[in-house]
Amino acid sequence: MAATLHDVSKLAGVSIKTVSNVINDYPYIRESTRAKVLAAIAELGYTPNLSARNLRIGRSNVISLVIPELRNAYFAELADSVMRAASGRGYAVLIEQFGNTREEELAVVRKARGQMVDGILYSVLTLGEDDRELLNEVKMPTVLLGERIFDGPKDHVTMQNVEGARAATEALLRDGRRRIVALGAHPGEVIGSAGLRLTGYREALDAAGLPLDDELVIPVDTWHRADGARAMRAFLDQDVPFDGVVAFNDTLAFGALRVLQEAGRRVPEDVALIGFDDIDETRYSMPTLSTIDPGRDEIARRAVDLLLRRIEEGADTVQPVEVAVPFRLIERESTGGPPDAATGRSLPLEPAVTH
Amino acid sequence: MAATLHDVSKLAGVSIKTVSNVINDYPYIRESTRAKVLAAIAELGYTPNLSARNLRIGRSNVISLVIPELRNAYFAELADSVMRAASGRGYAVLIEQFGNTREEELAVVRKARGQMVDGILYSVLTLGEDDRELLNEVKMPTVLLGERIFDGPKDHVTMQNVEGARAATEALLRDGRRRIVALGAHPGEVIGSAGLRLTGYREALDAAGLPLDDELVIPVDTWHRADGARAMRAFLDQDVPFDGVVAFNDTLAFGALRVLQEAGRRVPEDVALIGFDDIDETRYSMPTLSTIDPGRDEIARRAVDLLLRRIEEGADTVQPVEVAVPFRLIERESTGGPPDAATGRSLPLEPAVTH
DNA sequence: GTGAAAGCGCTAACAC
DNA sequence: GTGTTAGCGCTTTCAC
Repeated sequence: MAATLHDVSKLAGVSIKTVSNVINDYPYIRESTRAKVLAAIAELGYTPNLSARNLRIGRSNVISLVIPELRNAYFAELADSVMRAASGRGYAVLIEQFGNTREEELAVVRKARGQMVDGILYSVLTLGEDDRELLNEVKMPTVLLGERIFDGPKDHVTMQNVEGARAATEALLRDGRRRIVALGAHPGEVIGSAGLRLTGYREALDAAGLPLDDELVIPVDTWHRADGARAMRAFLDQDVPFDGVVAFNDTLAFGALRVLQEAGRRVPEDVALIGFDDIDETRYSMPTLSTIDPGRDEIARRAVDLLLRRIEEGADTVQPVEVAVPFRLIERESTGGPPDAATGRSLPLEPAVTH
Repeated sequence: MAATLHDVSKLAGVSIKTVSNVINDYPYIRESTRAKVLAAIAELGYTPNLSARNLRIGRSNVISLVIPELRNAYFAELADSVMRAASGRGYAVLIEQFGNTREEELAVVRKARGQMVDGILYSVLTLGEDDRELLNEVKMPTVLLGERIFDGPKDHVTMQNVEGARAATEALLRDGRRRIVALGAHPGEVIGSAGLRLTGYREALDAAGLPLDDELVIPVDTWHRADGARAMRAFLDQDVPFDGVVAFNDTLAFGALRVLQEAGRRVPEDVALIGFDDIDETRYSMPTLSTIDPGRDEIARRAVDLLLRRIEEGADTVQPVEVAVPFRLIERESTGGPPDAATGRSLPLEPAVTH
């Protein structure tokens, strides 16, 4: 059995309170006492029981991050950013993935790890307006990441899906592309990432006076590499002419890129390609991938800030906040740009990590 | 303030024990009582305070996973696998990253999140034999992942670094390559991944009767894409002839691939390239990347099994176990193989996820 | 089947 | 500066 405060206090010949004081850096302790206590702690290999401490003080200094799946590079990089932001402020992060189904997502939100965490960062995937009730029931401090689908009861940090997708599409239009594929649609969806990005795509076409051609909107189930590859292969089989692709995330774009290259289409000469997310891989692919940087790092930082404010100030009084983080269009080789417009170098020598 | 068992029991008009019984699915409760309690729970929005429960029962059903960084696809995929294995058994996972420095690694191991987790899965990066003492001091159930560097006090699940790297090198030798670069060495290291993989490379050369040419061993700081690119560019500048590259992980390989292609070297015609890790990207790159599948998924499963056994059986009696998970050589286009030998298809349509 | 009460290890009033 | 003690919310004997 692990040593307790009590054991330490006995060994050191002081009271339990004194030991607690030493551990919690209470200032006014005689040096000799402190030394005795420290020695006893070392001898017993004592570590405080955090469950007990958490119970007592009512907090755990752990937040949870609820995401679809870590396997997806965007979420892995997001998780990394969140963890850095959180650990800088003394919080650990417990990650829960729910995969890509609505049922699992609902299940995770419903249980939401009880009180063992102080707050939740929740990256919404499929929930929509109809689920607002459910979110109301989550009493714990919660910050929503992802879509701006709730005018709702929670703080919300979002990327600019519509604007980003529009900028991506416009970049291709500017380059003279006229038959631009939208890769990654979720038919019928309006409010999720896929719906919003499709809206941005549509807006860009509208503004350019181009009609929306349904043949050019390619639906997929999920946003994995395999989906991008499969969908692009099926699309090529249909022999529909096209000269550009706006993929709704980078992973889809890479799946499609492989199939395009296999089929002998040159990127960007025959087909200009742009993704969304700015994952690390985009800077080193052949060609490097143009993309929308959604501001992942800032999203993480802002979200953690908001969440900790709710936690630490118990700020239930404050109105829910909505933050839309700015995006950046990054033009690289896949749309005829330089290898990496972000660094302006032939090929970036440092990973684009900014913390 | 959140509702407690007490509040629920008052509202339901039963004792605290009865409520507890309902929550914990204790069998013999009158249906009418159960219904009353459930109604009260719903009305109050009660959720059990896990800190209190954990304190009482002495466990949290949380394990921590200590890794260098999530940003690295190998670890993201490993974390994903670990989380699936753990959640199947009712455990959540708290991830701690320590980056790529020895100091941070030591710091994380030293604190090891106190008793708030029931056990630790620790992916060793730089610690070596000299740090055995430190690990001895970690009282909590711990399973080591990664290198087989301790004959030591902890269970250990490892990939076959030497054998895998040897198989990778032999694949190139079999293909007639004679000037094979080893990309990713850590000079002076014997016992970490880099050291072991270099040993495998050397063994393969030895067995083929080829001398080791120091010029062909390329050191890097870390194993990111940027390092692979930077190192390969510097190497090309030296004009040392070569016809194959064994990269010590896939990410390095992709960084190098980009630079090779930029320089007009054809892969695999001019240079055969093989990586290590079998991350998802390897199946969709152009060319698809040959690699060593280290058995990530099985590593995760075995490690979780071992850890939970230690936790649940309190099995300090059992001798520490060492498990070496089998690897697979996967030959794809970058060494002149088919697009994806794993599926045998032109391009895999499903992600290679097996759970 | 249900209730009363002890106690998990800690923090923080409060006394001295 | 240090000791005493109550109690955080839960589980779990042990009565009844």
